[in-house]
Amino acid sequence: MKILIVEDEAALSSSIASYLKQENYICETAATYAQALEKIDYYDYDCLLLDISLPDGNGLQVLQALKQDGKTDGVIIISAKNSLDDKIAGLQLGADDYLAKPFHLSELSARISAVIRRRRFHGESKIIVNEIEIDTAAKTVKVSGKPAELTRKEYDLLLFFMINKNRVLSKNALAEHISTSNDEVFDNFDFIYTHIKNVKKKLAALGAADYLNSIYGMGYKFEVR
Amino acid sequence: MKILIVEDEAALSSSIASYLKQENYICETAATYAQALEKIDYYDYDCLLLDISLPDGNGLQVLQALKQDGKTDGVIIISAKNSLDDKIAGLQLGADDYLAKPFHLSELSARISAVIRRRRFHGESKIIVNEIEIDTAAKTVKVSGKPAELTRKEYDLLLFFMINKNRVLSKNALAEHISTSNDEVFDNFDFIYTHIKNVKKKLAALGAADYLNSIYGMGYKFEVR
DNA sequence: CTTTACGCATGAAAATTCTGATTGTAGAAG
DNA sequence: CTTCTACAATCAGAATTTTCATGCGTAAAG
Repeated sequence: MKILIVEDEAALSSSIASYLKQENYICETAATYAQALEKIDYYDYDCLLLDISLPDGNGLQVLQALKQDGKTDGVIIISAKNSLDDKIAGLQLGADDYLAKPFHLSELSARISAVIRRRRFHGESKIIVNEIEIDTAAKTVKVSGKPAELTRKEYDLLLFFMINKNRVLSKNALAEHISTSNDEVFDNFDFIYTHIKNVKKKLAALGAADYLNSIYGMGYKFEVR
Repeated sequence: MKILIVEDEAALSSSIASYLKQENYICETAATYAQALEKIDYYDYDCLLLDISLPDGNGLQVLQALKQDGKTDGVIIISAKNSLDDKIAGLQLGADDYLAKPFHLSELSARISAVIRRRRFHGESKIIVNEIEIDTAAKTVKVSGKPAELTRKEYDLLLFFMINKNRVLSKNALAEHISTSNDEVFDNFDFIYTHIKNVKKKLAALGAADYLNSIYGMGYKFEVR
């Protein structure tokens, strides 16, 4: 799961990022609204942490802009001032949640997890496709009831595939979704082949073959018949 | 379990702390309301002991502020004056309990235990998983009836695991739940390995092996099959 | 039909990251 | 003052992730 942190205080931003990274989230940061909007355009984040008062504008306006594009889903507002007005305004503009500074990182983490569960799993903590079952709370994968031992990247990959079943995902999109690097490096995404191979192998070993298929020149698809 | 003691009299504060520490609680203290609010913002304590009259303000106002954030759960008011008005006001503002000075520390301890039981264990005082049994009232751990001698941190760790059985808990979450200093939260969580190792060792010595497993790159899980 | 270019599959090895035992330190207990 | 205990930092080994080299499959052009 990928999170964009919009926050100008570098110290706070990086401590949030390092905490969330340990929680297995992939984080990117933006110090200005301009930067944030650019990144949002380029990528659909699973959750957006939005500081409401940055040097280059007002976060509520950003939220307003996002609302017009129907992109307010997954937004958690972070505000220095615990003002009820801001809270109401933010939630009216479609934000999912509101957190006043200072907050505890575990609190933030819990809110993020709730937002993502609501948004990506329709409130469920399990995602099931035929004989394959992912329990996002336990972070386990089962095939026909038998546990599959996936590594973190493999787990993330399979989860992403199952959320986007029957859709072609490009190699780049997959690699980006999995990659921990904050930088936009278009270096070498070949490692994705290895991970896909490993996921396929582990699924096949438990009798769930033929789910992951390559579409030549396009990418991959998790196919459910 | 983590308790915040808000009390300006250093002698009382420290004697409460040392008593509760013996009861296996992790204690932090605040001598002013300003300090208290700051700490509360950063951490969700299991119980909050709130002296109602400190030099820098009135505890009821603090309670009022907490109520707006929905954080009055787990509050026990401590008051010098055994005034019925204060008591009613406090309980109306969402405090869980009220204790007039002077009080016996054992009385306080009993109230704390009741508040936590209500709040964290849905009124139960024992947590039992197969042959492992934690009695949160006696603060003892038994494996197949035989007592296990755990240190404070080990006890807290195991309890946290058992409350969250079959869920992967990140090193962050574990360390935060156990550590006393909020300041070094982002530093180094490696010490958690030591505690986990010790818990595993002590459980294994009594025949309860294979409960605590590390999930590489994700965290730890207390697994019940 | 053959050639060619490019995407994909695979295995192995290098690089990186994570884990848990060892060791060190401070503070409490005796 | 010594011993013991809880806690914190370090470090080597283990597991994972990434890179790389190689060969195969596919699709389009000659």
